[in-house]
Amino acid sequence: MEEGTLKSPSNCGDTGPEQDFDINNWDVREGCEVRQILDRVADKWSLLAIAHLERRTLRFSELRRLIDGISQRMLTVTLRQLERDGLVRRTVYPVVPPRVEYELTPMGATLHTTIRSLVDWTEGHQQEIARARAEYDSRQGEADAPVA
Amino acid sequence: MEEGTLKSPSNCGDTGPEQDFDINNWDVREGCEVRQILDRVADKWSLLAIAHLERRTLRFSELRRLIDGISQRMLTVTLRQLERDGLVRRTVYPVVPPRVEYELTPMGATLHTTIRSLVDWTEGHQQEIARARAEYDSRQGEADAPVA
DNA sequence: CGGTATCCGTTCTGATACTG
DNA sequence: CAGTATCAGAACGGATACCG
Repeated sequence: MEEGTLKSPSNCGDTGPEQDFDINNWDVREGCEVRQILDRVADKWSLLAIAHLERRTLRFSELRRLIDGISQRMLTVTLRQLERDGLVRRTVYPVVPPRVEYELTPMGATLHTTIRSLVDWTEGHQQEIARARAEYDSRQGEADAPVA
Repeated sequence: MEEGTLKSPSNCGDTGPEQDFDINNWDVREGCEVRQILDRVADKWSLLAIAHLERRTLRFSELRRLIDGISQRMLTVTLRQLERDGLVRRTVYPVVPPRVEYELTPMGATLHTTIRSLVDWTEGHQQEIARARAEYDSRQGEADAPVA
C-alpha cells in the first residue's frame, strides 16, 4: 500500500456543539479528523461510489462500469478508504469466480442527506457560478491576451 | 498563472429537479461543473477562508494570519478562485499601503447552511469513524506486519 | 501591503502487467 | 472476477525572490 493510509486516528476532545463554527477545529494541524473526513466525503470518486451504492448493493465490476471514468486502481483505493471509514461494507464470497459485494453501512447511508444538500446547492447555483466565471474571465481577457 | 484555471464553463443543460440523484450528472466527463464546484467548495483552504469571511470582511493579511497554515501563494490562489466563482468580492483601495478587502457575496453567504451540514455530519460521526478506522487497521495488523 | 513569478519536492492518478 | 504491484506523468503545494 502506498496511498494516504494515515494511521493513528488521534481522537480529539469534542469541543462541544454550542460554539458555532470553531474554524480552527477543522484544520488538519489540530490533529482532528474533520478536514480529513471531509476530504474523503467530498472526494470525486467517493461521492460517485456512495451515490451508486445508495441505490443498491453492487459488485466491484458493476461499480467499475457504472462509474466508468474510474480506473481499477482508483476504485479499489476509494472502496478501501470507504470501508476503513466504516461507510461501506465489503463482503467476499469465496466462490470460484471471486464475487465481492459492496454496500453502504448504516452510517454510510446517513450521508445521503448531507451529500444531497451539497449537490443541491451546487446544482442550484451552477448557472450563477458559470455567469460569474464568464464575467471574471472576460474582465481578465481585456488585460491579458485572449487565447483565440 | 499555472494553477487550475480551467476556462470555458460549458454550461450544461439543466436536467431538472425531479430526478433525484442523476449521478452521472456530477461527473466531470459530462461537461457539467457540479463536480468542479464541489471541489472548490470542499477544498481545505476555501472552506477555511469562507468560514472566516462569514464572520466579517477581512484584509488579505488578516486572512493570512487567521488561517495561518496557509502560504501566501495558496491564499492568493484560493481567493482568486472564490472571486472567479462569484463567492467572494475583492475590493482594492488605491491607497499608499495597498489595502485589499475580501467579503462574501450574497451567494457566498448561502453556502453557510450547506457547509454547516457537512461539518455537522463530520463532527457527529467523527468518533464512529475513528472507531471504524481503528478496527480496520487492527484487522489489517493481524495479517500484515505490525510496524512497532 | 498584497501580490506575481519561479523552482522544486510530494502527492495523486492513470496505464500497464501480473495473480489467486 | 477482483484485485495487487510498479512506474511515469500530471497536479498540488510550499519556499523563495522580486515588484507596484
